[in-house]
Amino acid sequence: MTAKPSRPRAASLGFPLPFTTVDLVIFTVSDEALKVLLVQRPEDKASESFPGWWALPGGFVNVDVDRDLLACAERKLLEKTGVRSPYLEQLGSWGGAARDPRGWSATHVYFALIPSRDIELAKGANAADVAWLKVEEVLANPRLGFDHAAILQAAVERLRGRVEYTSLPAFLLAEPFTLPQLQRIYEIVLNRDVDKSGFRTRMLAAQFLVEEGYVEGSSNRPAMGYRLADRSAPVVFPRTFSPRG
Amino acid sequence: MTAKPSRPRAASLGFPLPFTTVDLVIFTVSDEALKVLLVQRPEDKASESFPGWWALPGGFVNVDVDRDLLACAERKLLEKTGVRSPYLEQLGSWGGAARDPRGWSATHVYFALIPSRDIELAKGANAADVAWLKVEEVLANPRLGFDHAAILQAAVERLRGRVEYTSLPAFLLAEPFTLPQLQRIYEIVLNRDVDKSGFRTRMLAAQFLVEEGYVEGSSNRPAMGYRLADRSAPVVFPRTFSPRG
DNA sequence: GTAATAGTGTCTATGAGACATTATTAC
DNA sequence: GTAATAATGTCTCATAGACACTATTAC
Repeated sequence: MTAKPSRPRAASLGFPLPFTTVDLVIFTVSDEALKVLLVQRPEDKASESFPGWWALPGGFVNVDVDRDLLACAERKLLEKTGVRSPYLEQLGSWGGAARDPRGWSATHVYFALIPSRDIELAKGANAADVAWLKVEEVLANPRLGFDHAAILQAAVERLRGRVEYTSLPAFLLAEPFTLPQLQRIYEIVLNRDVDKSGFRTRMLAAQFLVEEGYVEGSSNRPAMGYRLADRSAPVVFPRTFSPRG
Repeated sequence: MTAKPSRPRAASLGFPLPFTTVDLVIFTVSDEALKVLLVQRPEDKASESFPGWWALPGGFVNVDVDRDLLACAERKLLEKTGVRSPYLEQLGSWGGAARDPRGWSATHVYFALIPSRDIELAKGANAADVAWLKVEEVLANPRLGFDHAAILQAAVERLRGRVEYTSLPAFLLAEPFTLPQLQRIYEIVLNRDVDKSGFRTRMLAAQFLVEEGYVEGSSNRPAMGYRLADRSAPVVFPRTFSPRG
């Protein structure tokens, strides 16, 4: 046995096993901005990698606890946010010799969308070392540990790309929500104005909204409230949004 | 040290490390059909899992050889097909306690498109235990090892989905190719006829083809040959193809 | 000439984008 | 009444889809 205790060789394979982790990119919209949940890694421990740096929430797969990768992601999501079942999909995986100073590792990355109201409701469960940071600011100066800057970049591209032609942003709103609220979410994520008439036509034609009765706003004319007909997956529109069609 | 030799505990973590593998879904079009490369697992060895079953090509990540996951995928692709640089993208990852009888494992799956001519050119490099099977037939009776039936299903859905609104099928043709050839690939993958005039307008408007001079066909009028302006990624069309727009 | 395949032209219906207008609330 | 927001109506223009037509080869 020539390997270090932390990096044992698998005798039947003849080479060491990589570390296996799961990381999460958790988005929400609040204060008119797209935000992502980051955790600050312990400052003092010299044994930890990237001490004091910000990083995506995540960690090692525990084969004694986690039935599969999705269950592991759900466990870590619950630990950090207190939220049980938001929209969650796999983003991809990143693995290699250089991304973690502890050795060859591969991470399976999941992508979550949470309404900001759900975060507030579960506030007690929030860990102390976490913070919601504006995506725009993090990307402008991405001092993240590991390869998490690249992962966040990929997640934002995926989100922005999907927003152009799917109902994905609806998972960022608590139900019931109104069409003007949904339009605002689209505008925040896309960082561009959207025409109201076309937006409404498009959303209603896609048949994924169910009327829930009028919602009393803070003032002015009340708007129709909607909920999603299917919370398991977004709807794909036949065309992309963009102008210059 | 309580673990079996093949499943060592990582002392610093307190639980065993999962196995890490890379698998490939390699598509081509030949004989007017979409085909996938499968390997037959060894019959005789009792130690192997799923002996005699068909499975996707792949295997353990070797941290002494593979710089990262993509390099591992490229290595396995070269070993099985002799092809060096086809279109290759990540499909996703699958991991859990139940998918492999040897224990908790996670596989990183890559998705490749290869022109059938490139396979023929590299024929000498093809391993003996591999076969190109029609996707339609495999899916109709999916007796594949591990969770590879589900993975293949996901890969086909990804391919069919992308074909509706990207130039992805162009990676299934050797250059130079003609527009009628490309249209035929679309029709085979989509399993539906496509209008010639609309197809040509769409492809040429997307600006991803470069004229390479007329190609002498076996007979009749010669067609313009094209190559891709950018072999690194497909082009996204602003609309999906036909259906009841 | 015919057959076969490559490539173009024309018509129509759809619907997105732009923007004007009406509707319903609070005050 | 005014202000503010919600919702609808109207017009135009681009283009996808359908299908007819022309072009260039082999024979």
